Amino acid sequence: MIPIKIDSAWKGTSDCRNCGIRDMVLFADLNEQDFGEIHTPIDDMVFAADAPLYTEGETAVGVFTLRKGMVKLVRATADGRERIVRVLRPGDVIGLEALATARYDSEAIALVEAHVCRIPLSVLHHLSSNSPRLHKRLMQKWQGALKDADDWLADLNFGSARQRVAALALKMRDPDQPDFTSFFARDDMGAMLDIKLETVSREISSLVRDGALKPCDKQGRRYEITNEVLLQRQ
Amino acid sequence: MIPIKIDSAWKGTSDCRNCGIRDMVLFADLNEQDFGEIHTPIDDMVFAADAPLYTEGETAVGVFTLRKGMVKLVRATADGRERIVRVLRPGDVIGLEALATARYDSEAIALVEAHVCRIPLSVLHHLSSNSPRLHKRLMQKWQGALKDADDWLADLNFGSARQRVAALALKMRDPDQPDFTSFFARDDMGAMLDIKLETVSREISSLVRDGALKPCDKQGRRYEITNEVLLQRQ
DNA sequence: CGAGCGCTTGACCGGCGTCAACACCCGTGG
DNA sequence: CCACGGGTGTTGACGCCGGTCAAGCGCTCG
Repeated sequence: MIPIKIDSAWKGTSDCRNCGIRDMVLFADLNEQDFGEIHTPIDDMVFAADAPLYTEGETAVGVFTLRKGMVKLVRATADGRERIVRVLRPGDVIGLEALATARYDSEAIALVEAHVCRIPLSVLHHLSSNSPRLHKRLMQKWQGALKDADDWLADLNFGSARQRVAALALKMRDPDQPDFTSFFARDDMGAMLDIKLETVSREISSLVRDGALKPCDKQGRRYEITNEVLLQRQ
Repeated sequence: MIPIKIDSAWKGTSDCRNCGIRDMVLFADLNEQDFGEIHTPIDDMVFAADAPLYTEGETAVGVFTLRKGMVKLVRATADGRERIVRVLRPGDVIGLEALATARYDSEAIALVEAHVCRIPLSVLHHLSSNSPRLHKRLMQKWQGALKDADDWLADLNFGSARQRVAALALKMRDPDQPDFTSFFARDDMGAMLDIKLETVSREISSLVRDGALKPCDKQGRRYEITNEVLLQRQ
């Protein structure tokens, strides 16, 4: 048994008022008074690629906000295989369910190095009843998570292998550079799309041959979208 | 074009205090004071099978609680086919997303005659900030919906056609009579599991032949689970 | 009693899974 | 600096599951 390298680091306490992505996250429209009500420090953390943020059923310490990187939500299926139910990206909240049950419903694993801040449950419970601004934001985050989940099912787990890979390419576009998209290890992509890794590889190669994608690196993680329309109508 | 029969009926105003399934729903632990804060009547409604409760993108009037029957949540996919993302059952809340956006993210259609009550958005907005009891319930409903969505993806849209049909049979067990389960029109089942209706039919027949299921009616809607273990390890 | 719809079953074929070989990248150690 | 080896991605051959097309059957309802 090879020991799993747990690789996470505490980077200090967050300064939420001056957070670079504050407008995307839970604390977007808190006022000075709201911030004054935060009595427990919010930790700034970094997780290495493949490091778990938490595991399924674990008792929750807090809820995470993803500032940089990507995180996969993994569930154990009945027959023991790994199923990736969603991939979270900057601005997303990780482990919202802990607010209702104090436990996590799935396992969260960093896909690449992930920068997060961890907000203690107590802070959120207190603020959600005392700040209508946070209350509203929280509702929006719940709605966003549910919509993401449904989208993931409707868009990525539907139709032929080619359609699924094309849909994933479109979903994983870089928000800042919409012509570029991020892929993952082929077996992870297989677990997202419910197809085998060889099929993933074949369909990517096929889309590259057809001029829809162009590889940007030699590891097969980053591609340029050279024909968006072609991808959309797969 | 065959006109769609809109078939819904208003059955009066709900008496939430004496609701038969109150312990399952949003108003479970409201007190007398909370009820006093409800200034808009809550409508009691019945929708016929195949009638839509609302459509995708529609401006929301309120949120529904399902008291009896089943409702499917349908999304349009990129290529125009129908995809069923979830089936809701008694106690579930329908259209929660309206609380955040005042619009519905999918279409809701009654699978069989459905009895619901419609709670106006204003009532929920008011109570969720004034009653910690509703606030907590609401959080639980969000968490439940998200878990359902992820479960649906992980359990039902994974593996072989046989596994999917078996998983659906187990998920649709009758809560009161766990040995019985409900199926749907074969094309609806196909849209839930992302397989074709002929394949659904074949796999059901096969499970019946193998002694895992036994048909209870001649329409193929109700089956007895005669070998639970066999279903689980498909 | 007949028409029509939905469920079932069969035959055939294509897409995807399986197994295997190979290429390539990268880290390690000589 | 190069040789080596493991891990990961790609590609090929082949077989099977499930999609497609079609026919037949049994309900239900007019």
